[in-house]
Amino acid sequence: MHQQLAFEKLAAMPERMSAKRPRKRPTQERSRATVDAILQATAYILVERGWEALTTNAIARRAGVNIASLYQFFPDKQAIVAELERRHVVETRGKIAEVFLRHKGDGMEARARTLVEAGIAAHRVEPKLHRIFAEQLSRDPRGSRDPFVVAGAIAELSKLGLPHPDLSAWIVAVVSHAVVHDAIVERKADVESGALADELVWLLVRYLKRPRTRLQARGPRVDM
Amino acid sequence: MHQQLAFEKLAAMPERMSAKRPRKRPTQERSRATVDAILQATAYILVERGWEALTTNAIARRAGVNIASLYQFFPDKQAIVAELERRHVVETRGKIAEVFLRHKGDGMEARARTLVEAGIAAHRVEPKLHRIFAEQLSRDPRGSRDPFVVAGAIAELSKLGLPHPDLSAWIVAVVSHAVVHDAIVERKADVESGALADELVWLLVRYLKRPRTRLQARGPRVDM
Amino acid sequence: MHQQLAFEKLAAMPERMSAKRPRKRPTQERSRATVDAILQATAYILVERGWEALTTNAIARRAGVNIASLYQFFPDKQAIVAELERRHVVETRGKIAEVFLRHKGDGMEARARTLVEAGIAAHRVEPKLHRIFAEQLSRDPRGSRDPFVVAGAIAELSKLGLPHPDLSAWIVAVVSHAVVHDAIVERKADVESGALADELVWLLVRYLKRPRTRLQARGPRVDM
Amino acid sequence: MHQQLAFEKLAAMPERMSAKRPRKRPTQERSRATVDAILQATAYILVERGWEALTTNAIARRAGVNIASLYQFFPDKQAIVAELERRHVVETRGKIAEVFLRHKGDGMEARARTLVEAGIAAHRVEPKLHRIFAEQLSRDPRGSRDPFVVAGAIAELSKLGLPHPDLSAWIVAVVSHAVVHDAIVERKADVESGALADELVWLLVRYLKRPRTRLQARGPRVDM
DNA sequence: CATGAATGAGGATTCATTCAT
DNA sequence: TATGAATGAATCCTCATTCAT
Repeated sequence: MHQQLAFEKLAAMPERMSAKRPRKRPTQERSRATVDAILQATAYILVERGWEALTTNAIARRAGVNIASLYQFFPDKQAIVAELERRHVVETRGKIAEVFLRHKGDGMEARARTLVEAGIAAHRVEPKLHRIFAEQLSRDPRGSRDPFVVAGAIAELSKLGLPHPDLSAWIVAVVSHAVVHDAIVERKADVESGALADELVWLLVRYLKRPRTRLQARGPRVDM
Repeated sequence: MHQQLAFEKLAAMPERMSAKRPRKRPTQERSRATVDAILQATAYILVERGWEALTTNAIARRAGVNIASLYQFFPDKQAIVAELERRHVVETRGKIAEVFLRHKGDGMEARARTLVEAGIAAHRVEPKLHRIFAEQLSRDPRGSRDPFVVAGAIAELSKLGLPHPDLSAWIVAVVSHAVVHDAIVERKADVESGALADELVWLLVRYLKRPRTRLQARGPRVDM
Repeated sequence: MHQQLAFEKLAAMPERMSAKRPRKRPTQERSRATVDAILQATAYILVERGWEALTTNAIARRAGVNIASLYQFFPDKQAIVAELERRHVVETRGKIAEVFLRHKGDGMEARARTLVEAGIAAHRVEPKLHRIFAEQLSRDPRGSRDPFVVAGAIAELSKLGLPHPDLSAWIVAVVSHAVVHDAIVERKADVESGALADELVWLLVRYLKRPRTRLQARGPRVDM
Repeated sequence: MHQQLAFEKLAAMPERMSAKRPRKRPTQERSRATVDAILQATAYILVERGWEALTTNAIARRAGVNIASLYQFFPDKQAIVAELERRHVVETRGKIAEVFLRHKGDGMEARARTLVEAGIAAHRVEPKLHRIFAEQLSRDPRGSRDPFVVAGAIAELSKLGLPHPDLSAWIVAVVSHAVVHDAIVERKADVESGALADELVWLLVRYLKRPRTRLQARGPRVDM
């Protein structure tokens, strides 16, 4: 059932967001309100009814704005979505920066925890909207992992001991992102309780910190 | 024999969307050919040109079938996609089953390896199509992790030692799926060389097999 | 006053007719009727209300055809106009051919008369439509003189005696076309009475047949 | 002194739309600059991009004038075009007047040459703009021949000898206009060299000056 | 059954013009 | 007065789906 819906919505998903910029900078108070209304309406429709329902007319109607006004500020539909996303990314990055500023400690665990908590903070901004954009980017998944590329930093720490440092950095990014991304929606309680962060930190640290005695080779025997 | 059980459940798992079954059972040879042509055309368009280009007329044209004939076999567009997906899932499950049938050994590592390799095998079937459907399902991510729910089986083994067994099972599923899913596209070489599987197995085992001496609590001290 | 109207209509005139062909060949009787209805409606609107009023919706409405049907046979508006023009040109050429087939005699006068009468015949086909298309072509005036390029034939006859044979051929074409084209609308009576043809033939012959005794030079003294 | 009369009439011809002119005001300087900018922008767009691109917003943007200001000087789009045309006509007439003032001689050839050269001078003013307006007027072709109606003057001279004096006057106007109009674009070299004028004068004179010995009747035998 | 034709409902976008500060 | 913002009415065109032969 929801699948049908999901399909319907996906069908309307734009192939790629051709990062179009707004057409006109709103200079007056009045028009800034209009632009905001447009973006809010867009977010609302996207979240509540999905891509399928996101028509310029619907946006204008919900924003209480004339359709032509909408086109005075945005060259086309994509530009609206692009701007919404841009603002979302800015907010998200802000949250991440905050966490990093508060960061204390230098051990691998401390870093992992910072990373995980930054990720969670970022995903908390507007989880539903985030999810919508993530879907859209899933064609080029790297895009949606932006906040986690930092992850490489952790991996670097132990490069020496890792058999495939590059691959490991990639795995750290993918894993962190996937877990946080899905948990925000599916594991709210665990996110709030901190259990999720604990587990994820544990996972990362255990993955990266390997017993010195053995190098992993093909078909590794995993011993403790 | 957890895996076996898991596998059987998997095989018996009811197909979603059975409501949107084809309108008509293709009893004749020719009908079956027509249906196949339609589904192939659908897959082709989806893969080569995306959801946006998937119009019923395009499908009919590419399939060399009259648009009205198409509607004789499928009640609507969704049904076509649903059937294509159904077939894809069946094939995928077949691959998974194969791996599980070949499975040897009972240790946690062996099970993890089986799981990972099953996942990789499944993703190899038709990676592009798989990705398309995964996008579609990403709204309810559980859907796309079907092949990995089995993962719980591994976690169950060590339930006793884990502080959040349920959460851990979930994490195993999410992590396995995400890594395999993205690696198929982004890390082809590592997938082929086996390095990816090795790393992922290592990650899972290390995550699950914990030193008995300490229970993880909030803000765990991670020791080796 | 009429100027305003003319302006309005011109504003809607398509920049250039990108000679698009129909999208689909109507194979059944029914659809041929549809296509004809569309073209007739187009001609009607063009003649009665001008370019301004020529919208695809108006065409469909007047043709008693669904707008989508229209687009099943023509890829866009231009294609409709192009097809209408194509048919008009075919008809026109037919008329010209008829006259040439009936043509008798070899002297310059005979040829001039044939030319003039062919032109008149051509312009009689659907004078208003012709005018509409001529306007459209006036950006590249050569286009609208097609039926008269033949005119060169006359000029060739006396090439030897003419100071600027090439220019003269061009003048003959321009003059013949302009006179006939405008007369059809502005001088109906003279066209019907034959006076126009007589005068034009006279003009052409007198222009081309020059007294041998003198060559024209710059600032020619024209004597009789 | 027919030409003189004709010229005087021409010069005195009332300008259309003079009613829409703003009256003198303290702010006149600036207003005039604005109006000029608007008209220049209009001409520019018309010439460079055609009617289709001529939108009020485009005009305002190119003129560096606010769209609302534009509507303070002109009641609507048509008025802008009308004013531009009015100014163009005024300029054109000026050029014609100049030629007529320089005119010497009374023979038919002299008059014909004056006419032709006046026409060429007029068409040289702003050929592209001229063409644009001519297209617009081609619906009622008389409009575009204004500068040549004077031509009747020549025909009048020889009324006695012509079988269809009125028709002949019309033909002279049509022919002169068409040849000059098209030559400006298609025969630049011949226009510059003077060959075109020579040929056209020759054509007109030969057309009008007929051998006394015979009256043209229907189906005239054209002798030299 | 197969096929060409038909269709209603809507979607993105533009334009001439007016409002309100 | 000058300016940014606003607007209603159109326009071209597409799509999923059904009809009629």
